[in-house]
Amino acid sequence: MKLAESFYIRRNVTTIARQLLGKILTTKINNLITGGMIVETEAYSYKERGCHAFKGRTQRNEVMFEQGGKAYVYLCYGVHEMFNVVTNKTGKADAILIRALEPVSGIEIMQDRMGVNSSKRITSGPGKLTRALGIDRKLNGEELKKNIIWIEDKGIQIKQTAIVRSARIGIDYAGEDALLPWRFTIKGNKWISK
DNA sequence: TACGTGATCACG
DNA sequence: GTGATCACGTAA
Repeated sequence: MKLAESFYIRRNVTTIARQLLGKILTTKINNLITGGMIVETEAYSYKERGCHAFKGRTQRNEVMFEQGGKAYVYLCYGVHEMFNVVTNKTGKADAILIRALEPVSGIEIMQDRMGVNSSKRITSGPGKLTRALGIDRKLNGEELKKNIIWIEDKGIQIKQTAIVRSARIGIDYAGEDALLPWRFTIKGNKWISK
């Protein structure tokens, strides 16, 4: 069952980031279905320096200021498309970066998109999973309740004791906010990014 | 450890 | 307009 709109709003972004672990992210692009279980997330809030929305609204981060339940997709280092889930109410620009998936659906399609013959590590990183699932900036602002990109709850429960908190990756520019333990992973899962 | 890659943003 | 920077991935 797709996550309800209420899942994405009126709750702490860190709570939502934790609860996204074990949920299934799926895309239907060019009529091809691909998807995987979320095993690594990072929370970002407009209140802290790690977040694209910290300094206010810009052309790139505009969708972050909209109501939760949409995709925020941007290009990183000129090469990698990055997929985030927008959360919180209109004007409260929170988002969660999806950093790694465990492949579930359309594994051959994902291998083709990655140009490899094995499923090994095809979705273990934020730039890789978007490529495997066919996600790019055309999906920026897309509503997750529609049938192009969505997140489902298939009843998989991740115990609190199986969740690891750590500092977020690659945001040294955020100063002391880079130390916030806002990265969530499923303990021992082999699909976590390196 | 180094660097490709091109959009973005803060300057003026 | 311009230049530094960047929520990565791969090669070495």
